[in-house]
Amino acid sequence: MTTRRDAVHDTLRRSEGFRSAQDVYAEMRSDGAKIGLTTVYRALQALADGGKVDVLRTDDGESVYRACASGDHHHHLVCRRCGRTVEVAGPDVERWAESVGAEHGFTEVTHTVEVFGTCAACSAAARAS
Amino acid sequence: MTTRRDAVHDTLRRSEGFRSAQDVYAEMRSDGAKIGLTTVYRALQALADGGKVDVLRTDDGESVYRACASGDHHHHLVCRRCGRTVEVAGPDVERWAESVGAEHGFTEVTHTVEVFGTCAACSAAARAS
DNA sequence: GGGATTTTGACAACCATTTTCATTCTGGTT
DNA sequence: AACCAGAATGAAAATGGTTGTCAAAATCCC
Repeated sequence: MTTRRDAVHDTLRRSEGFRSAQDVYAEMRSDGAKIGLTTVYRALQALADGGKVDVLRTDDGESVYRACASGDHHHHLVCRRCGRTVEVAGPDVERWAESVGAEHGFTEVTHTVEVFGTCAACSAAARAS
Repeated sequence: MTTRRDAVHDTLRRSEGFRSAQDVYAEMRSDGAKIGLTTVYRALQALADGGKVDVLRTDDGESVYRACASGDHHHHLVCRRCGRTVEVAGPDVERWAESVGAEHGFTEVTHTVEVFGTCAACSAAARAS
């Protein structure tokens, strides 16, 4: 039954940026939800497999998840300070990856592209300090 | 004392693709080298910090390293079967990332781009089987 | 040589993630 | 309402890559 899974999905939807499984778990617990860590992991994995959420790895190896607006292929522009995320499309990049692969005889070409930066609000805050 | 570090660097240079710390350690040991796992990790980290080797994360969260030919900024086309890696440049991608960031008010924009595929040799082998 | 400093590595600690497995739901059936 | 098979749940234990600890060994400096 998908009650738990939906709860996880909802929690994710309420977040601005990418959240780790442990984050989601902690937040749900502090909201009074009765759920186990294992279930959160399982739900997140199922959602990711079904393409309902996007996954990426932080520099320290943690998996972080995000409920994205579009189910289409897209990439992310992530603020490295506050985690705020903008979904971006890059048709040029798709084409580039495909042609680079073909050029070297590679087939079944896929790619990962993520862009990081400091968002306007955060760089303003940094200047102020 | 860069003896150990150099040994690690050399081992890496002998490899075609990306290797994990544990891989490097195992290979050095089987070559008769007297080195500890801790030291391999430290050497790899130092080399990565110094820009001497490139790092990326596999899907299962392992860090993998590679001694790259150029110290310049570049990306990788990696065979998902045999790990063979081709270094590729993508001026268009650099520009795209930069402009996408600027468009949304982000500063200090960086990006990660990796392309995966099945190389000619591996797809031939797959067809043969 | 002798002491200060750095490097090394065996081992223990960490910590996110998985696995295990017994218990609790769920829905369907009689 | 009782029953049951199969899926879902979660507490606790296992896993495994990576990092910390700390004493021994190598190296440097005077």
